[in-house]
Amino acid sequence: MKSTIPDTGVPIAPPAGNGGDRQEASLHDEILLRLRDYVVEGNIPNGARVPERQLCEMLGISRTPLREALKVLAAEGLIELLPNRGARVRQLSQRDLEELFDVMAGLESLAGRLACEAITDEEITAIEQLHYEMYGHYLHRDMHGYFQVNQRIHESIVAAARNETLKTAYGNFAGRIRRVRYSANFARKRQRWAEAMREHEAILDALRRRAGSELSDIMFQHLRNKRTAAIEHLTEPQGDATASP
Amino acid sequence: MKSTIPDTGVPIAPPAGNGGDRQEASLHDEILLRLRDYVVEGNIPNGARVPERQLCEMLGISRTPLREALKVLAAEGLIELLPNRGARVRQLSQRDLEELFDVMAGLESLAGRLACEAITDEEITAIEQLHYEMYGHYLHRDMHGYFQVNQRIHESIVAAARNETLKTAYGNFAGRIRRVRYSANFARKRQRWAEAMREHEAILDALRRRAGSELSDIMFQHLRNKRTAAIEHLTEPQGDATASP
DNA sequence: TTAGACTATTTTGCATTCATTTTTTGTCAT
DNA sequence: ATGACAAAAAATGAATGCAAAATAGTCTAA
Repeated sequence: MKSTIPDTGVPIAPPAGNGGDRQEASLHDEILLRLRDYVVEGNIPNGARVPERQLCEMLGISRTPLREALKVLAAEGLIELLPNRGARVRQLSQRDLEELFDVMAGLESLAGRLACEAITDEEITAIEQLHYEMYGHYLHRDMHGYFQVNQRIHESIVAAARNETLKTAYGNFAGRIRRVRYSANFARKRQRWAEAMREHEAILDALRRRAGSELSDIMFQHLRNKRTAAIEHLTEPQGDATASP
Repeated sequence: MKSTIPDTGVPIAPPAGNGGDRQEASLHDEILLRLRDYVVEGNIPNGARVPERQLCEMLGISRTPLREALKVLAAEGLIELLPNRGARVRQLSQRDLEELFDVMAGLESLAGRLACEAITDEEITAIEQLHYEMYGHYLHRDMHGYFQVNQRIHESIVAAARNETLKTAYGNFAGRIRRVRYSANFARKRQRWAEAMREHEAILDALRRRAGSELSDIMFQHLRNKRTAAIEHLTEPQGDATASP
């Protein structure tokens, strides 16, 4: 349909040294960040209404900038805006989660591939450090510490990909998933946990060899397995207390 | 009541690429769609200011809903909002383009992998049809037709991935790139063109065999090569009629 | 003539206001 | 007591108003 785009004749060559203007610190962005964190951190129950008035008071602003922020959050997929019925925290169906995990898998897969092109020995060493640290948590059954370091490892790989666009998108999708507490009974699934450790070793190995294509595969599978474990947890969530509002 | 929007001549796009699954028809969403298309179609020169007032008149609305839409477009990366200095169509540096292409490569790579898990024989047949159609365009040196069909092939693969989240993200990034005219002298690079055809054959082959991991690799490489060709074009734009049609 | 400074106009950011729509509340009849 | 209906209250979507900032424009001085 829109393939017939009238050519405007605007020259394509970029004005070379466009050393991007870095302005920031607008009040509106401040609101956006705070609100996004507020939602991602899970301060609002799943599917609950997000009353504008209340948030306005909480943030000490009028409705206009708040509503702008809400539109953005809706575009990001964190909340949904029902016409005339206000904003609700987006309720993720199981299918939504599966899709999100798969997209994350794709992004991490890409990150691994790109990382192999540009990662330095020092960065690999740093990741190895994290890996051993994580192994320690694993041995001590310290799930919280484990997940924390695990996340840092994945973020390090994304960072090594040298792609800000990817990094941003990754952060966005990660935020969407973060609302969901799925790590809870990971501790009980010792088998999956051990498997994850082995996968991480394979990741490190491929990273050391800069085997991009291979790492890409491994990362995808790793995330796929994570997805399976997470969904399993959700479908049989018998008794444990991480569903913290 | 300002509910009647004067038609400005800007075509209201159908629920385009947006992974539409929700009920909407809010006036604001309408504005968002129109404005997004307006920008993606390249109606505003690169880096040019986008005066609110003017757009308001063009769309026949007040500034409030327009500004909301602008915030969203900024979040999508199509425009940038300079504090107190209004909105500009985002100027993509060469690095930005490289990053975007790589992210697209990652998404298509993922799409290929997922497609292999779920694609039906009928869908493959349809893609084969498109492939032959595209081959015809190739033989006739019909670049426009070629690109059109090429895009439909890629979209078909994304659709076959059965992942609305991926589809939406894909559409988003595709929109960002679409502003850039890079296809122009592709016709002259006969070598690259032929190469692209071969890659597409490899894609089809892997798809038929449902070789997900393999297809993932091929798709990434295919997009990587596309990126190289595109960037090459941008860096050496020595006089050719990119603005001809 | 040009550079600089000062003023006027425009533009932006946010608050406030207004008209609907939705939701709640209150009353009444069955 | 329960359900239905109506009115009140609240919330939402959009327009307008206003102060601050930026841009354009003009005038002066070197």
